[in-house]
Amino acid sequence: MPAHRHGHEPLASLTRRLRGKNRRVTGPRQAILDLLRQQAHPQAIKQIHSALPPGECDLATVYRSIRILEQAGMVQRFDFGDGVARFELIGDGDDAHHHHLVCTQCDVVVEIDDCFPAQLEQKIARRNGFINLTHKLEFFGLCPSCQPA
Amino acid sequence: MPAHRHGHEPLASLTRRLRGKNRRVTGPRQAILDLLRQQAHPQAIKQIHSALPPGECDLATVYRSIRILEQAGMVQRFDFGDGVARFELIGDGDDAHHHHLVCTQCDVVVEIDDCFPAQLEQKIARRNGFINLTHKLEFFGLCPSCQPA
DNA sequence: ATCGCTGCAAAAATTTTGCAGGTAA
DNA sequence: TTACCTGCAAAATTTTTGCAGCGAT
Repeated sequence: MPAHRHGHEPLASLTRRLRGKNRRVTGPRQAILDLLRQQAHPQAIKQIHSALPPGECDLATVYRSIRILEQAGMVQRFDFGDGVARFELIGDGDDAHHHHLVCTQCDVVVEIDDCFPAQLEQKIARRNGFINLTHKLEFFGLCPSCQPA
Repeated sequence: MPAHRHGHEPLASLTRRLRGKNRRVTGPRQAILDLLRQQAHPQAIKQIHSALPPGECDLATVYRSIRILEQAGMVQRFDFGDGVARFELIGDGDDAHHHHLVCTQCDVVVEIDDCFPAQLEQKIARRNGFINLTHKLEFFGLCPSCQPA
């Protein structure tokens, strides 16, 4: 199983990590973590907020909490090019770096384990005099269900 | 010279293309096209607007024009992961598809000609039953000027 | 008992839309 | 002439911030 299939880290472990970062474990934060824990794919802020029980967590708190979690390295931001940021939990010890394949029609998301070839990335770095290269990479296409017969 | 170095297509050629798409050539549109023509790298809406002579073009018109140009296939949208969409002119007959290398400190941008290996992309498509794959790919790192001595 | 966190509300920032007049073709 | 386009202003979104009270530690 790929390292980023994080869905089974217990909530208790997540809150422990948060506490370890000198952050308080509160109701809204547990709710957000538990929600992300059960989602296989990146979630938008509004998705997170509306998936939570009404009154469980203010929208502003979702914004603030996601930022905290991102700074704590527990959540990763993804961009599918539609202007809406989406967030995914990073499992403890996971290699956070991975990519997605998104259906342009139905928006279904598949996690991808392939990555941009490291040696080619190195070559790009060297050629341009850059160091510490990383990249963002997302794939788009038509999923099986959306393909014309 | 890479196909996407579009900076030298004359304004007249651009307006001709626009007219060919059944769109009118107006003052604001010429101003935007001429600006993008002189920019080597993707520009944000606000950048475009504030770079134009005051009163030359309303902000709402920039939004509307960029959308028109995007629909006409004359402009390409890029996402550097900071939530701000940026737009770059597509030269006539250019292969629009390319990527960037962005300095995480000073935001300098370098255009990259390397691409994700086609055969690996094909493999990802096949493995997941997807067709018509494309991708978005941007690199980030520390440029020569921003590297510690 | 702290001091961080939350809800609520207001503000700020971003993007879209309605409309009446102007203009490219 | 006829649509398309524009500026202006208002509205709709999205995100951030101030503040007083609450609560995790």
